[in-house]
Amino acid sequence: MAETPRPEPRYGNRPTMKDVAARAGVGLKTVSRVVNGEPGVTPETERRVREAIDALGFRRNDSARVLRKGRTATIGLVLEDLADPFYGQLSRAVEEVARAHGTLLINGSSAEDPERERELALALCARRVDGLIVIPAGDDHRYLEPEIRAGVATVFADRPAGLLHADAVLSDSFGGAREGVAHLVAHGHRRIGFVGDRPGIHTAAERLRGYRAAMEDAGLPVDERWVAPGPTDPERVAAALAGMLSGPEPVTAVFAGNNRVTVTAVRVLAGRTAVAGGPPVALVGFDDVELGDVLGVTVVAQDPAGLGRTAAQQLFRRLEGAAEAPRRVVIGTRLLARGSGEVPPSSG
Amino acid sequence: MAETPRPEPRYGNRPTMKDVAARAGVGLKTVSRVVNGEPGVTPETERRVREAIDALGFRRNDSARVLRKGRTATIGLVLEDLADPFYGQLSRAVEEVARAHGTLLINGSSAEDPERERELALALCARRVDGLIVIPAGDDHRYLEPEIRAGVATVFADRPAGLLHADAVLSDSFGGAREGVAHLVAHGHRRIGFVGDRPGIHTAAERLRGYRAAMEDAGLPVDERWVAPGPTDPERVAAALAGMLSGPEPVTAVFAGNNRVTVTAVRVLAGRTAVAGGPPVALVGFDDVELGDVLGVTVVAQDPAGLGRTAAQQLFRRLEGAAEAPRRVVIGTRLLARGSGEVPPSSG
DNA sequence: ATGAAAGCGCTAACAA
DNA sequence: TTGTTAGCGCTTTCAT
Repeated sequence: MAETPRPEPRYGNRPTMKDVAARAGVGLKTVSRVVNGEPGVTPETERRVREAIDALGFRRNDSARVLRKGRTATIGLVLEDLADPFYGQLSRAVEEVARAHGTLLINGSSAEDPERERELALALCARRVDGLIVIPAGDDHRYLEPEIRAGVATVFADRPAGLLHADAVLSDSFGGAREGVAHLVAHGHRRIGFVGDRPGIHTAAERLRGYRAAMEDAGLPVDERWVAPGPTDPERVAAALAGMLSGPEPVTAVFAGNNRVTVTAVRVLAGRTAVAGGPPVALVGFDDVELGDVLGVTVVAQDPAGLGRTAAQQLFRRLEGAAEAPRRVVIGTRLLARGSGEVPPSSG
Repeated sequence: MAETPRPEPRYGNRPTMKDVAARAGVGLKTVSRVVNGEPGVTPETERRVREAIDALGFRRNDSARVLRKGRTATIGLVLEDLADPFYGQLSRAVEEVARAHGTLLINGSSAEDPERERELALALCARRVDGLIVIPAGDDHRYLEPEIRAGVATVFADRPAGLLHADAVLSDSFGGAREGVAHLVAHGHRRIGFVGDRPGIHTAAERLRGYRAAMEDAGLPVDERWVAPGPTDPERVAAALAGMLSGPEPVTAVFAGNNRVTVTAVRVLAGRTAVAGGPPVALVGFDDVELGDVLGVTVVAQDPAGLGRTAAQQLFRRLEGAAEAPRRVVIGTRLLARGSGEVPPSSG
């Protein structure tokens, strides 16, 4: 039984603290002290250890450290689609807060699929992220109960948790939509369409509710042919718009329920007016879009970065031990009048 | 029957395989078999184990597993800014490839700061990511040499590595810019400005080189007052544009070196024409922008998703053992003529 | 089919 | 100031 053999080089044959210790002629713990900047090492010893570290190309294995310390200094963010600028901004804001806390962020896109959301969230839990921010795709989050009980701090963002009492940071979808539709009413519109996301999505339902409230506030009837919740792919949105813009009593204004709907609506309405010479249709969108200012698109702007920052701050508050009851933070929206929402109705 | 005492609850008191084994009345290894779907467990035993798992809310600790197995099933992506739609799309494409390989992705934004890029990349190495995709902020990547030697597969995307021989997946910045500027020349422009990113950035330098090549191809002189590389913040870009659009011999067309420059240029030029009633200025931008089609912005489009997908595929090829020499893949660009690049020069 | 023991690379607790 | 020992929770190996 000679020296310990290393039959299976792991991590592509990386040196360990033990290797560094052997090379520097010191004990394992001394290396650990140097690597972690702990006190109690003479400058001369430290020098030798550092020399060995450089010579060997040693880098501490955080997996082992995590196993011992019980904290990964990592949080997870489950969102819908990182390629959507809204979530990109939100994620970036979360990252900044995490960075300020010496923490890394693992993102995962659910692609709006509840099963994929669940898989992702649980995979992150298996990696023992310290905390989790979830932008729900599904509406039943009881699968997270054991995780939360086991100590994974969890904050929901953009949409609340389903069947679970947990922290949530949301935009004021109801109020924002109500304000946006009221804006159209104030400019003389009486037949206003609503194109939004699938009604199973909390924010979509809230915005639809805001639309109905504004119409009712104004004493205006809602023809159900004007209301088109559903997927936000361009084809569906274009078809929905075509439907409510045709017939004997077409809408004179449209409220778009999110940024993707708005983008498609801008395309469709611009095409109608330019190519077909149709009458201009007023448009207000929920959520801002890039170059919306240049295009003159009136929107109810959310603050994606604020949403992400607030959610992350709440998460770290929990990680630092805050034990108050779950709370819901609602972030206000701002109506930005840029032209498209101030077009008067084109006909009786 | 005394319960197993757990003096120091880690991970917020999570049950371990040992706990599950005790509760199910089986050995530790049997639990491991069930959890990992290994054969050699009778259905009855498996049932009891699963029961214990559910009752306890057990979830395997992947940190411990990683320590033993040597693979984290995680890759890292260091990019510039996740809030930039270009990188959002790139990251999303990387994520999809990773997902197909059962791998998670950790993103980090360098904010175009070389030191922060280095910190991030090394932090990811300390967590023993299996591989790394880096979009360089700095121009010296020798700090990654020990990591690569130790087995961290590394692929550079969007920009090549500095002072390091490694895989890289790039857009054809030189060719794309040359084509875009030639397009302006073909529409009669002779005084063409260039507003791009800082020349230290490889892609920015390449695009500037493409601009000069196209001018030379056409036998046109370049007045250095028309060339404005630098930071891409709106103020700098607006000032640069103002400079080259004034004076006795103003430019009649502008080539914008990336999406942020293009967005600002669209704003500035739209404002000039609308408010000041100035003559229209032609514009071609490198990289597409959202709603660029509606606005009629002519661009040289890159394929950010293709860039990310290709880089990720190359990374997994390496992880699966491909040992060929480092290779460079160049992805072509496409000129999308939409109006702004086809405006003729407004005056002699 | 099942389980006991060793050990992955590190840190905490305690000796020297 | 420095080193030794015992795990963290899991997989691997080898016995039963």
